[in-house]
Amino acid sequence: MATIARREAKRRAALTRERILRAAISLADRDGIESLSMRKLGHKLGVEAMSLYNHVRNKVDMLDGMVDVVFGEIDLPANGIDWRTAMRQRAISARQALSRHPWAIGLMESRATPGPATLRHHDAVLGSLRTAGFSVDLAAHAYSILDGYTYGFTLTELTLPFRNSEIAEVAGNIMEGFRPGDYPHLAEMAVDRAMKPGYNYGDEFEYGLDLILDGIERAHSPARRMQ
Amino acid sequence: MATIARREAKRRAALTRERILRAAISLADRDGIESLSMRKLGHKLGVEAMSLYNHVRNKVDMLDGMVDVVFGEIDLPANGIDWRTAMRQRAISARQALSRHPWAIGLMESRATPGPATLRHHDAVLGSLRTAGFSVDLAAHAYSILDGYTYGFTLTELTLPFRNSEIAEVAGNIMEGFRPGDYPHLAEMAVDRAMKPGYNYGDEFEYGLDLILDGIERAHSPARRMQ
DNA sequence: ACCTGAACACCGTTCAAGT
DNA sequence: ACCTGAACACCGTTCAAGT
Repeated sequence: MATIARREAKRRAALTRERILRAAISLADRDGIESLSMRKLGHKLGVEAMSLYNHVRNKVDMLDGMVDVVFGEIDLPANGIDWRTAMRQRAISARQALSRHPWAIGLMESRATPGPATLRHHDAVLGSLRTAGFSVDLAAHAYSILDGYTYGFTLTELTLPFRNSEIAEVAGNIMEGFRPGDYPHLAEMAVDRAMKPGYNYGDEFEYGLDLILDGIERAHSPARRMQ
Repeated sequence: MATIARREAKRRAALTRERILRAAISLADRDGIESLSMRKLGHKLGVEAMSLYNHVRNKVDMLDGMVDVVFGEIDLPANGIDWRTAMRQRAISARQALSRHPWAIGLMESRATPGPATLRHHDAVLGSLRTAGFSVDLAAHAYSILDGYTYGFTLTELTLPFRNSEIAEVAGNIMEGFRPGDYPHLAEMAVDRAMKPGYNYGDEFEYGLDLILDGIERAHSPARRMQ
């Protein structure tokens, strides 16, 4: 009977690269990337680890594929809306996708070969800026700043010693454990902001995003600056 | 004789957490973080892997320590200079430190417990801004943007499919391999910029940094804006 | 107090063998 | 064409034993 069940499971969904990537992503989301092994992944898919190698070159190739899937989840800039709205939406969408899959940003560092979804995304963003009349140079500047800020903010957010939920723990971390006055400005920041009810570090993201968009707008159309 | 050599090597430098972290960093710099193992590290230090556990709680603790050493390499903002120069210098210094140790930025994602050098650094940056008259809120905004941009830019730079050296390879990657017109804007960018002699993506960093510093300055002293 | 050898429970990956 | 079992060369970490 076990055999029949196995066979049915197999017929229900044949092993494909696509299915492997989805399963790997959901394992990484749940348990963290460092505990993702080919053996556990095989087990989740009802298959021996070695079967995965028929659809994936090796683990590095699989990790490349996973990162590319995450990039595919980022909204492409919509057509026909102004560049500022398009860039704002895509930055927010990128932060959401990277937050859903926190391991992705740590993996980017070692990924040298971008996948098709990643390339398509970059191409669409550059296209949106060029269509809006940005020079090649200014489009490169703008993309570089926006991308850098978006990734970096998300990375910082993940690194934060406090998650938004446990405010009491913040107090614990910052105020106790150290000699009082060791880190006075961090302490001040914690008391004044992080410990206030309703505090959410994520809110900081749009402040910085708008400051950067202001700067880009100024560089793009200096004539209309400070209108 | 081998015994005598071993014993001398041992007397020359006793095993300490400090020495272990330095050796681990230099191995990671040379061979990449994914090939850093306790066994190889022990071998480099002329010791069995298990000896390391007398000075380091476990591998995660060691990785925490390595990241903190990298943070310690970032210049603290100097006293007595204006905030803008101080912030500019520290951003440039941070990018340099993270470029020297490319694995560090990929490791940050999973580090929940910042070390003393990291905390001291954050405290000094906030202190510099507060001394310059920034409100707690604006100091938080400013730090969040500058930090995010600095990490994110460095991460993007590491991820780039082309390293500055091999311009011919860029052409290969972007132009060949894909159907022509698949990624037209990436192709345009490659031809117009990346393939030009003397191109260096790193130059982009200061453009964005100054744009952000302009924005912060405007928020800090709106009276003197666009002076 | 520090170092070690053997051992345990894992890894990624290969390869020949099965269907 | 796809899956598997056994095997290889690794891992991080523990623990009792040495000095």
